[in-house]
Amino acid sequence: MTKTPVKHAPKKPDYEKALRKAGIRITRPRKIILGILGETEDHPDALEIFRRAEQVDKSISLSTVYRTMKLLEEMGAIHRHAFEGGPSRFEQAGGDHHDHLIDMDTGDVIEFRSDRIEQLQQEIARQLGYDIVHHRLELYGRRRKD
Amino acid sequence: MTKTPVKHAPKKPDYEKALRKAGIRITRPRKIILGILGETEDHPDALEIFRRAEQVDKSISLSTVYRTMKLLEEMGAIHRHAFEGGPSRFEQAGGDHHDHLIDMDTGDVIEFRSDRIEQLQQEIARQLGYDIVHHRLELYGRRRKD
DNA sequence: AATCTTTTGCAACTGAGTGTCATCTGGCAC
DNA sequence: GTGCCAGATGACACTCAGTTGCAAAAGATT
Ligand SMILES: [Zn+2]
Ligand SMILES: [Zn+2]
Ligand SMILES: [Zn+2]
Ligand SMILES: [Zn+2]
Repeated sequence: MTKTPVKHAPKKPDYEKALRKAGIRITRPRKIILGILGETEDHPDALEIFRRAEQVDKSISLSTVYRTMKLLEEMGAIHRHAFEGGPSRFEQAGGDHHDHLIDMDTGDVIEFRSDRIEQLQQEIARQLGYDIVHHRLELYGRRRKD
Repeated sequence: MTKTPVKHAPKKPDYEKALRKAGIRITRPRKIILGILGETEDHPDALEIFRRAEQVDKSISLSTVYRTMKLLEEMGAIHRHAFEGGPSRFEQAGGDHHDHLIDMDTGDVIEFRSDRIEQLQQEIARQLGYDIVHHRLELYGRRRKD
């Protein structure tokens, strides 16, 4: 059984090259946003990414952030999460698959992975006659005070 | 291991009584909405509930549907789901817990339940120092064409 | 540098849901 | 049954996340 907080590997997939290959231009805003996503360890939403991007270039617009997030998602370069009805939150793809436990008091997001659960999901889908394209497992909880 | 499509038991929890006991008035719109939720087998969103309610009473307003859904959710009488960033979809509580597989082509929602997965979730949370308050497991897939 | 797209910033728009408020009504008292 | 009134309703203004239309700007290619 595997079940550990997931450490983000120091992955650095070359998304600029991937974009270029897909015939998509490497513009200044895109470079900045990719930089932010590559560095962060958390799961920021579009507004937070926008705020961080502003530090680098005051002229970036929020719509460009939204557009870029959609583009990167379609390319498979990032994952979009919609925790508990809040705004979408993003993280770079390319690391190992993991699911999330959300601390209901602090909002912290803890990553974990259970190969056993992943496997059971496959079995369930197969028995129901489906192939899983993707899935979402979120645990919402509070620190156990003993 | 339990893992079967969940059949909705012919449950009929008496929510009107529960509402009354909580000092909440049984109004015409609420009766209608409870009736819709008690009869449906699917996971309609607020707009769909509104449309079905209109068939019964043309004067019902969409805001009342939203308000009622929030009220019922707070009472624990219904569950709210937010599949894939879409609008909230609802179902009556009171049946057995289950999770959902969403057919990406048709939008159909198939219910299933795996006690093994439920148990593994508990273990994971415990090891991370958390108590699970609730969780969400959604499989997104396509019918396997063999 | 000139050209041809693609992308950008801005602002106007959409969709889901909430807040405000004058009016209405369910539940109880008589 | 009638009267009362806090709680609920419908209408509509508003918020919030995200999208879209468009003229201007900036990549890529020559
Ligand atoms: Zn997973
Ligand atoms: Zn993550
Ligand atoms: Zn479950
Ligand atoms: Zn269900």
